[in-house]
Amino acid sequence: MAQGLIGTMLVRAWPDGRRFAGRVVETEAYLGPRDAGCHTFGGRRTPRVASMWKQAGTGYIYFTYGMHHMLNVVCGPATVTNPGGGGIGMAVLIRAVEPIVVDSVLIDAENRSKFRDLCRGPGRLCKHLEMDRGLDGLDLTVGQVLWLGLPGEVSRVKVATSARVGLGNTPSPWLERKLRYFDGASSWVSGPRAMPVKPA
DNA sequence: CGGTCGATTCCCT
DNA sequence: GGGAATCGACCGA
Repeated sequence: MAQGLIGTMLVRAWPDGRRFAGRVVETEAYLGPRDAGCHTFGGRRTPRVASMWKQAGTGYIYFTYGMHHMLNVVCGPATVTNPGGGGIGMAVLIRAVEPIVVDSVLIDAENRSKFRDLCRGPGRLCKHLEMDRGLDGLDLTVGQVLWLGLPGEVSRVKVATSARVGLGNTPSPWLERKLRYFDGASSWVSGPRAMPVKPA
């Protein structure tokens, strides 16, 4: 799922008519109650993480470091008894987006570099798209305020993997798993420049 | 360029 | 009371 989100379009629309659209280039998977790096670790169901237990396609936005918000897409496999999927405390963090439409203006590839840092990193992404806890729990399949659109040229994307970024120092096999996914050819990904790159 | 460090507030223990 | 799925400023090379 985290891998599948690479290349999809993230769209934000404001009441005044302004729009942003960008291509998702970096994600991280958080696999649920058994994942030591996940907010639902141990089956936790506090008010803050309530959205993580909703159906697949729900947005989970939380606040951290006293100043930053982060955007996640709730996911989880669909089953016969759970057709829509989700409900198991699993989500994908969106870490970086390549800006395509900024302030309702289509950005040419040649001018794209001016916006290099706009959505590079989960904190900056939320800051520039003005996403906070007020948008937590939104259905991201509804094209109204914030939503995911169709993928761009996904077939061209070579997805690379690495360990997740910014988790604590506590040694755990979970924290070393290669659950970060990014477009290996993109110059829009976040994190330390020299994050290990491995083919997916 | 890479490393270090302070900012700042919410949430759970 | 302590830590947090980060960022940007600042430093030295």
